[in-house]
Amino acid sequence: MTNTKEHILNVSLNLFMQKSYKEVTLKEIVDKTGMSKGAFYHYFESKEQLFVEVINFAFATVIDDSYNKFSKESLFQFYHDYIDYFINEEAPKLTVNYISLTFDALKFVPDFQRKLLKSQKAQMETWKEVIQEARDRGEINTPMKDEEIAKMFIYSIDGFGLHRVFGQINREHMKLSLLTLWDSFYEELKV
Amino acid sequence: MTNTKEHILNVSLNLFMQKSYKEVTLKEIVDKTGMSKGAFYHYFESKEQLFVEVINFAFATVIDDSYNKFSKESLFQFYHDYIDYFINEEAPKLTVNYISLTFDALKFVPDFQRKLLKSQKAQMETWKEVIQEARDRGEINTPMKDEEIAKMFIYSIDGFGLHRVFGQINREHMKLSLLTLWDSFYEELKV
DNA sequence: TCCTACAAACCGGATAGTCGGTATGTAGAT
DNA sequence: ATCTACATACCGACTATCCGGTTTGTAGGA
Repeated sequence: MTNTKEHILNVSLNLFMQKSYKEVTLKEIVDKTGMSKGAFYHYFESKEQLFVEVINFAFATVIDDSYNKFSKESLFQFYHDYIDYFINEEAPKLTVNYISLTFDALKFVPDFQRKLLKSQKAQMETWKEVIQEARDRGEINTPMKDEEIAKMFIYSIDGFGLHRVFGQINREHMKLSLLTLWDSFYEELKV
Repeated sequence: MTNTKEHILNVSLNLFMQKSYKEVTLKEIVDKTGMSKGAFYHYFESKEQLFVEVINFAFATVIDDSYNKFSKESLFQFYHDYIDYFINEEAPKLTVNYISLTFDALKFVPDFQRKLLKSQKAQMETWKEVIQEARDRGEINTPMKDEEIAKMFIYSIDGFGLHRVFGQINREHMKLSLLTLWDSFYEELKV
C-alpha cells in the first residue's frame, strides 16, 4: 500500500473517531492530510468507500480473538488477564466517539454486523470453555449454568464500559472497581 | 406553550430518533410539520437550540425514577418488575439511533451528562435498598456486598441492552433470555 | 512518450439561516 | 361601535456558504 493512502486512512480514522461520518468533511480530511482533493480521489472513489476502508483498517485487530491469548489455566487467571487487557487496550477506546464510530460502521459497512456478532459468539465460546474447565477442575461450584455465568461476565463488562463512557473515571479506579466486582462474583461462584 | 411549538418539538423528536442531529435537515422538519421556515424561526432561534429543547422535552420524563414504582416487597419481585418495564418501555427505544441520540445530547445539551449521572446514582441506590432489605429478610444469603450485587444487575442489563442493539432479537426471546439469566443469578444469591 | 501521483479550478446541489411582507388578533382611545 | 397602533403568527423567496464529487492540468520518473 502507498504511504500516502495509509496516511489518509490514519488521519481519517482520527477524524471519524472525533465526529460522526456526516460531520467529517472532505475538506477536513484534505486539509489535515495536507493533500488535495485530486490526491484523495486518486486513492478513494468516494467518502463512503474511504469510511468502509477506515473501518476495516481500524477493526481488523479489534474484532479478532485477542482474548484467546489469555491464560486458560483457571477462570481466576482468565478474568484477571481479561481485565488487564480491557483496561489497557479496550477501555481507552471506549468513548462516546468510538461507540458512535461503531454505530456508523453498522450503518455503512456491509458485513460489519455479521463480523461483530461472530466475534461476540467466539467470545462467548471462550468464556464457556474456561468456565466449564473451571467447574470440572472443582475451581467453582455453583448451580448457575456455564452460559449464564459467561453472560454475567460478558454483559457486566459491556455495561461497565457503557457506564464508564458517561462519567469520566480514571484508569486506576476503573481497574480496581472492575476487579472488586468480578472478584466478589467469583467468590460467590466458589461457594 | 403554543400548540405549534409543541407540534414542531414532537415532529423533530421523531426525526432525531431516526437520524443523527446532522442528518436531520431543516427542510425535513419544515416539510413534516407542514410549516414554513419563517414559522420555524419564529419559535426557535436555531437548529441547535431546537435540539436542546427537544432533548429536554424528551428526557424530562425518561430520566426520572420510574423504577421507584417497582414492587419492593422482595428482590425477586423487584427484578421481575424491572424486566417487564425494561422489555415494554426501555427496550423498544434501545436502538442504534436512540443511543446515538443520547450521544448527540451529551455533545450539545449542557447539563445532560450531570442529569444522566444523577439518574444512574438514583438507580443504584434503589437497587441497594432492595437488596439490603432482601438480605435482612433472609431472602438472599451471599458473601457478595450489596453494592456488588447491584452492580451485577445494573451492568448486566446495560450490557444486555447493548448486545441487543447489534443482533436483532425479538421481544419474547429477549424477555426469556433476561429472565433466565437473572433467575439463575438470583438462585445463586439464595445459596 | 507515457504513466503515476498529485494539484487546482470548478460544478451542481444542499444547507442553515435571513428578510420583506402579510394576515389575523387585540387593547385602548374616541 | 369603530378606528388606530401595535403584536403575534406565519409565509416563501433569497443568500452565502459548504458539500461531495469531477475535470483538467502538470511535474517528474520509467
